[in-house]
Amino acid sequence: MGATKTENFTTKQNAIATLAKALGHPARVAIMEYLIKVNTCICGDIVNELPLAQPTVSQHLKELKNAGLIKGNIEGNAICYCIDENAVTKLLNYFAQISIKLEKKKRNCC
Amino acid sequence: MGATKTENFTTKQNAIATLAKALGHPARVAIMEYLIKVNTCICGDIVNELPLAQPTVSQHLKELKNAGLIKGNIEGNAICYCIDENAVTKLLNYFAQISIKLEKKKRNCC
DNA sequence: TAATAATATTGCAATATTACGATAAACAAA
DNA sequence: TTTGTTTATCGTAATATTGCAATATTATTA
Repeated sequence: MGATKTENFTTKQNAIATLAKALGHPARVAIMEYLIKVNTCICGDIVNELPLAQPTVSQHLKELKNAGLIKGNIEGNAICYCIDENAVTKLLNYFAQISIKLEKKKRNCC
Repeated sequence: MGATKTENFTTKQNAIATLAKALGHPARVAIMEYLIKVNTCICGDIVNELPLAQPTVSQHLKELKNAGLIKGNIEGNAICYCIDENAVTKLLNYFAQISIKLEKKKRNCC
């Protein structure tokens, strides 16, 4: 035990969970927000922007990349990271869909 | 080490991370989707809808509730769970805001 | 009251995450 | 080539999560 039983859920459910999980840490939320703020990929100073050691930041970046939330390209001895708008769109659409469904129905409880 | 350094991030960043983390597991995504589908709070059969044992489901429900994504009321010997629309709205707004910011700026990289 | 039904809690094993020091790798510049 | 800069990886300790059997709790019903 201890491992998530991904095989018992739908691909879509797993996809949303993966994206959400990646954002399930304040450091990774902060990284996303910083990438939006600077609006460029030459982000060689992410480490200085976060209250974490360099290896930890590197690890968080890796997780964001694995989840598909950011894209990274090697650029000289610096790395060029930026947000993958596609992933943000997926999340936006998902919650919009939920919102619509919730609003459509008169909820008669709680 | 091993514990998230929440104190070094903003309240808002932690709030988003908490909500996202709660959805960072396919079982909890499935629970949310089931609650939307049935559109009622008399949800005494959630356990039967999931490929997990009863204690595990109960634990996931607890986490969703702690994160504020669902509300629960005791109703006889059953529990009445339903989605907290407020939380969904928070997430929707957050990603909408990001989307707007990304679109506003012509991205010149990646 | 006793039996039944539904959900919660406890306890524990397996696994995953978080964080960072040490070190490696890759490149630019001296 | 050596030095400095930047990011990645390794190794490891601390902590958290996942999952479930066993058990407890709570309320309904017989």
